[in-house]
Amino acid sequence: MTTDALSRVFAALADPTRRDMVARLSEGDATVSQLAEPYRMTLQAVYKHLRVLEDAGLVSRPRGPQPRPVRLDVQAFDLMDTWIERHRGRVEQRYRRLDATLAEMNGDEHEQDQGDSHRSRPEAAGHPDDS
Amino acid sequence: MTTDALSRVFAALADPTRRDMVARLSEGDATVSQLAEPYRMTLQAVYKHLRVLEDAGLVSRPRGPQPRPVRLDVQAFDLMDTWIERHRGRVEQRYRRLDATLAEMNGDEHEQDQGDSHRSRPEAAGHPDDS
DNA sequence: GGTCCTTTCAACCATTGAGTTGAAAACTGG
DNA sequence: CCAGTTTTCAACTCAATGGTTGAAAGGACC
Repeated sequence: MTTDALSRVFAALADPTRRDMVARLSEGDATVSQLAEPYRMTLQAVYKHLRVLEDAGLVSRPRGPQPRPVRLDVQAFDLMDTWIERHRGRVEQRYRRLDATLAEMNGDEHEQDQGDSHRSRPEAAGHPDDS
Repeated sequence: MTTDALSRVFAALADPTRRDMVARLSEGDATVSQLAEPYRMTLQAVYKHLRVLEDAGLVSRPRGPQPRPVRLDVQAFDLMDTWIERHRGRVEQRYRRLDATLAEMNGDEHEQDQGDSHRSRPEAAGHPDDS
């Protein structure tokens, strides 16, 4: 279909089997039969899953000698990451503004933020500001 | 049905309409009719989408006076983030090791052999379980 | 109470997705 | 060339999903 890249990546990872494959591939390349071995499904089904991951750009299989290796393609993760961080960043920014407003309305001056409610996650870095 | 939380989150974001809703909610809370306004679909369809986002934990709608607001729930993002970062991290670690190995071999005149890829994988025979 | 808006429930349709079986290509290695 | 594995193509089943229509509850407010 005319599904965009981001949708394909998210959809690909929405399946536990596919996520497990990615998890195992993150430990090292593998052949398809090695990959398929733990699962109780047909080899063709595994190939189908692989096709989905490949179409999502999460995995590539370099042409070459017959047992073609399956390799995790890490840059597809960046697509998700930038999307996620962009919106998470916006929300947290709103939270911070809200907290500031509340603190201000509180009348008291420099009150330490006692709420763990809107804690931002560990590392935030700068926000790549894009549309 | 018995779909795990991570699958629900990824699946929820695999739909462009739902992603757009999240994007808009990251700018601020909204009522359902406000949310629905840009789309050419039924109000009921929007409620369905909202239900999916809610089941995924991406959105919550505090009980209260009738036009219940829709609020983005940021902690569901952490689920994805930790998953993504874990595996991305592993891959990049492998890359670094490979680079180190190549650099080391570069000093010698030995033939290059890049076949260290797949170590034995102690299987967990059976059902796909997330690591 | 009655009226209007918001929210949900139910049935239905069309399309996709995961998985299967079966068979055909392709590429090895004797 | 032959045997065996790897890869892919095709058709089918079955469940899930996005969307619809229609109707029923749930507040809110005069």
